[in-house]
Parts: sequence; C-alpha cells; structure tokens
Amino acid sequence: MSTEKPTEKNASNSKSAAPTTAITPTRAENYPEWYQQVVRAADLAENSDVRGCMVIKPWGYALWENVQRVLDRMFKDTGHKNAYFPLFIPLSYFEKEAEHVEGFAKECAVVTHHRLAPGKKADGKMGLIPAGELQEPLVVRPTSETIIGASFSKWVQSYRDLPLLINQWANVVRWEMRTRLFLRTTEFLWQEGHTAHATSEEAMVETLKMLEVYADFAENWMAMPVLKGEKTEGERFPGAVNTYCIEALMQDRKALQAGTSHFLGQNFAKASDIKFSDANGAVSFAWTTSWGVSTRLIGGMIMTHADDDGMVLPPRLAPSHVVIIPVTHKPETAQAVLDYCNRLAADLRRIPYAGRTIDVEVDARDIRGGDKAWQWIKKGIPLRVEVGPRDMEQDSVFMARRDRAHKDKQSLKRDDFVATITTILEEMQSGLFARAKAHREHNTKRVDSRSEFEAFFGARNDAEAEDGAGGTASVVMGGFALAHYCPDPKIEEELKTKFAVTCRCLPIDGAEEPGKCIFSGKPSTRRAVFAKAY
RNA sequence: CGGGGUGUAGCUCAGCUUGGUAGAGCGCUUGCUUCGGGAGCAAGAGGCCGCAGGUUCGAAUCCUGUCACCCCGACCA
Repeated sequence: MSTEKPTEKNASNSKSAAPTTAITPTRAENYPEWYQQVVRAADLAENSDVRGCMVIKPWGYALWENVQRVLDRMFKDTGHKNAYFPLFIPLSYFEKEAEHVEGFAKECAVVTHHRLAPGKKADGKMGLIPAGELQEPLVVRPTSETIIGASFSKWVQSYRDLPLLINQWANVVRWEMRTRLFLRTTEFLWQEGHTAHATSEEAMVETLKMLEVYADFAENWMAMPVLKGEKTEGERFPGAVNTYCIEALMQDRKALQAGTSHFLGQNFAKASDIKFSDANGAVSFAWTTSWGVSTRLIGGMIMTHADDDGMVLPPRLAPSHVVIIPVTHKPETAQAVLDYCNRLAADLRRIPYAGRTIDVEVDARDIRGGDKAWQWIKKGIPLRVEVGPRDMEQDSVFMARRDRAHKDKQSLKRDDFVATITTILEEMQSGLFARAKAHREHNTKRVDSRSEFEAFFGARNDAEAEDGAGGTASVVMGGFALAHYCPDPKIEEELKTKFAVTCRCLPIDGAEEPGKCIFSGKPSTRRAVFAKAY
C-alpha cells in the first residue's frame, strides 16, 4: 500500500495546483471512502434511487461480461450446461430445508400481490396500492437451491440421468442491512452452479473441482491470489454439509470471500425429493452441490489492484486494453493524425489476446489532452498511447502503462508496439499478480499463542489506534493470521465480538504440522486462517 | 429493531442559533487566450430550500407531524 500523502506543495499552493493523486482521499487516509471514489471515478457503477441497488455502468458491465465469458467457458469445459430458473420461489419450497430457511429468512424480499389499483395510500393520499393478494407469497430468490431442486426431482429418475451438471447466470436479492457498491448490494448478479450425483464421493469431487476453477480464475485472470479452504461450522452455507471458499487479502488487510462451493450431502435432495434408481433397482437420494461467484469479484479486483490514481485493471479482463489518444490541436495535421490512429486501432484489433482480440478505444473527444489522459488513468485502462504529428512523422507512438508512474512514458516504433503489445499486457498481468501476492505474504503471519494473536489484531475498540490520525478508521490491523485451531463455535463467537475477527477457513493446501490450538491447547494438525473480513 | 445524524442547483455543501422571500465550489453551455497535457479569464443556463400542517405582515430559517436517506451496532456472496 502506498503511504503517499499530499505534498506540502499541494497543501500550500492555490487550488490551481494539480492534486498529487487522482483519488481523494488516498487509501492510507480513508480506505472505505477511497473505495467509493474509485468506483465513481472509474465510471464502474453508481448508486441508484432504489435502496441498496446499484446501476452498473458500461465500463463496469463490460468488465463483468468478461468475467462471465471466461467463467462460462470454464464451466462448459468441465461439462456443465446453462439453464434458467424462475426469479420467484413459492414460499413453501423455501420452507423445505430447515437450516436453509433459517439462514435466509431475515433477508428475503417477498411478493404478496400481483396488481396495482387506485386507492388511498398509507399517508391518506390517493395513488396506486397493491391489490390482488397472492394465495401463496413468492420469495424473490436469494439463491436457487430449492427451486432448482424442484426441477431436478423431475429430471432425475435413474442413475443414467446422473450426474446432472447445471449452471445459471442470474440476479438474486438479499435484503442486507448495509450495502456497498459491488461488495454487498441488495440485488446482485452472479452465477450459481447446481449439480446432482449418484455418490457422495462424486459430489465431493465436483465441489472441490469447482473450487479449483474459481481459484484458477481468481489467480490467472483477476490476478488476485487466493487461499482455498473449508469453512468452519459457523460460517457454513445454510443447509450445507461442507462449505469451501476462496479467500483473498485486500490492500487494507481485510479478507474478502471471493467464491464458495458447497457440498450439500443429501440434505437438499431429501428436501426436494431428488431420488434415483441405481443399477440394482434400489432407490436412493442424490448427492448435490452448489457453487457461486458474484459481482463482488469486481469489488475484489478494485481492492486488490486499484491505487491512489484510481482503477487498475488486470489486462486479461479489461473492457479495453488500450486507448489511443490523437493529439490533434494543429488543424492542418488533425485529420492525418486521426486517420493514422484509426489504422493503428484496426491493426491492433486483429491481434488475438486472452481468448479474444485486443480491444481498442480511440478517444477523439474534443476535450483537453491532460484531462482525457487522467480520465483513462482513473478508469484503469492498461495502456495509453498518444499519437501526434511528430510521432506520426517518425512512425512511432508514445506509450504509458497503468502499472507505472503516469509520467513514465516511452516512445516506441509503431510496428514494434503492435508486435509487442500482448507481451506487454502479459507482463502487466503477471506483475499485478506478483505485487498482490507479495502484499499477502507480507501481511500473513504465523501466530503461535493467544497473546500473539491479540497483539496482531488489537482489540475491537482500538478503532482509533488503527487509524493513526484519529477520525476515520481506515487501516485495519492484522492481515492473515495462521494459527493452530480446533474449531469451536464458542471461540469464534468470542473472537468476532472482541476483535471483529473470523476464522476465514481451514486451508486445504496447508501442510500437516502438529501443534496445539492457541485457544484451547488441544492438539491440532493444521493451521487455520483468521482475519477481519468484508 | 436499538442509538445518533441529514434532507437547499446534476454533484459536494454553506445559509438556519438572532425569520425579510436563495448562495459557493465542482460539473454543464458559449466566447477569447492557452494547450504534447488534469489551464486561465469572462459571460450564461440551472433550485416553488424532502412533504404536509401551524405560528407570523412575512418561513430554507421557529413549532408539530410525516416520509426518505446516511452513519454506528446485530446479519451478510
């Protein structure tokens, strides 16, 4: 994380002095506010008039479309098919799995009427009021296990119908108390995979396979390093037997759960009556899984890569890879420069990269060049290329990379640029990953006693201490703590209350290592990961 | 649902204590000068001050009610 502060020059000069960073406040000054400002400055999304719901703007939606395109390919390559199920779930379906209902009951939007009629509203004025009450209320899906289960029970008769491997791209609604753009919104976009298998082993293989797909995507496409692990009982998906997750460490050292994969055992099969006859004619319940990632991934990319000048996009998922900025302030050469830029754009657009072709913006808007360049910096486009009359004469371009200082530009022969652009983008992609991974390693600590644990995180009411300057707490204490731990809901409850710390997961790649639980002293064979979390 | 707070121009807010009928910055439009760089100067557009009552000659300002949103908790992909 940068520790840059506004310089004295900035503080003492008149308002005409350019700020030292494009985003105010900086990450160090106020991380949550910085996050909001990046989302806005990068033109990714904005709050809507609907409580807790966001408008995803074209630049942000294009990023999501790239996430979708790549993941969708991965799902299909692992044998899954897409389908679509209703937004509305009859209340009775929801009640079938006891833990599931209990887990989601507090955050459901419920449809009770199907029409509007003129009438007197609660404030006494005339207007439209709901009419035509439904016999059975409909729940707007917070997740689709139950309604997909209803279909699965019809589709599955024989062991020959298994495995059933389905994915759905959809929106879901969870009526959260507090929302934040991309990280937690009332309505969000996601994919949910739902599968049914003949055996427990097969379902478990599927659960872990999809966790692997998510980890692969996070690391190789988002350039976001993740830990794979299993959730403890208290953090489990309502109704699941086991929940696995990928956890990433953000720049403020808080953890973000970036994806989950659940082994549902036979719980949902029993609730939805998903049964099949095996080769011997014996009837048994199927074993099911479900797994999902959401638009939260975009929040993860922001908090992993963005800096005090705005968004930094991983090239493989960037909506556009390069913006060409024609320098056309001399009227006599303006058209020639523009033509030159368009020809360059056309050549670039033929180059294959990361499963598509290079996407190019030619920004010929009639606004000042500096302003234009800064807008693209804030949007996080990987490469900016300026082309003016002088460059054109020498058949060269002036290139700036988003992963370097904004004044650090280099002149390249046009043909060399075209020939090396994918190499440059790949270098940036791996550079982002390496930087994020170094940040995580730097903020991961092996903790061997309770006192060490407490020192690492600080007590919850140390909020002021977390924020050197006083005022808005922005820098979180801690990071990932690796500690021997024997899962116990009571301990987790206490950690949450006292330190705002949760057990993120029991890593599945963690090496076996004998030790003692730092809380109970009981023997343990592996370390768990603890952190403050989003 | 508990505890705080705020509703005034597209955005961020000042004005309210001590009522006299609307302000700033940013953004937007136009002109001139600048410009391989987040420009300067000038002019301009834009608001029945959340809503409903009340007090008053007069309410953004005082009183009552109401709605909405925000922050801190419990919950969360």
